[in-house]
Amino acid sequence: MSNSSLSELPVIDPGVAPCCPPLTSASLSEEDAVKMAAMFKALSDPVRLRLFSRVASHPDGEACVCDIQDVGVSQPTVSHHLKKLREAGLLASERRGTWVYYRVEPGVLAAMAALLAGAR
Amino acid sequence: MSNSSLSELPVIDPGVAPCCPPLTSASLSEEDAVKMAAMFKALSDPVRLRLFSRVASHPDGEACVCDIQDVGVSQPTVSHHLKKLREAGLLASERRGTWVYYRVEPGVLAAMAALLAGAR
DNA sequence: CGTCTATCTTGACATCTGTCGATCCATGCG
DNA sequence: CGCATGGATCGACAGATGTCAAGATAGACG
Repeated sequence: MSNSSLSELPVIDPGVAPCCPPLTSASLSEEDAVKMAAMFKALSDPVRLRLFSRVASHPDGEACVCDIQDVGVSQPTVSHHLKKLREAGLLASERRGTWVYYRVEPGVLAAMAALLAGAR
Repeated sequence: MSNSSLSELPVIDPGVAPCCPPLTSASLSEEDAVKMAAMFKALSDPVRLRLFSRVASHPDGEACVCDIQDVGVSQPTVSHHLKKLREAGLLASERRGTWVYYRVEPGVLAAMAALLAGAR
């Protein structure tokens, strides 16, 4: 996995256009359920959710690992979780010099929000 | 698209309504992360997500187990997943005579959607 | 080149999770 | 009461997951 550039990832293709209609309006197909469940799973760990929120709320839209890695677990564990978020298509990473920067993959949040929208 | 729920206030507040600001505007506290991660985790399994969507999209707002249990796994497994969704506060169940009906716990979907809102 | 720092990868381990068969409980019916 | 049916619980088991220590890689800098 000598992946030349950390920024090219499409393990999961963010065909994250409108994936599916809201949960309240139609039941999911098995295929869509697998796709969306993978995204929810990426956010289903407190450490991962915090890492993601730190990236998402960072002023410049991107955050260096060094800025967000203080979440109470070891550095390898942080790296492991960031990798999971990358593989799920939620984050993209790019190395610039000494540091690696993460940013939220556009569209994914919108797809998830759309699925949950329409709550009464 | 549903107009903002400003005019419709959930009567029953399961304690999850105004959990946290959107992920894009502030980073989560550890406490909030644990709470929200538990909800995402409940939806992080394809079978569970399908069961949930079947309940959420059911005409009357509730569904009998007998109506939704055809998702490709055994009956005990369905029951197991419904229990998880109950424990996560996403579904409520009620027995009426022979059958047990599940409905979406109000407010929870809105809380999750709010967390993901603001995506660009 | 050597070394320092930032980050990722590997390997190991305990725990959690999804699944099923078997069994149990509750309700309705004859 | 006895039995059938919808649904929950129990026990077991393979596989996934979160975690860390240790080692590997990549760039910066002298």
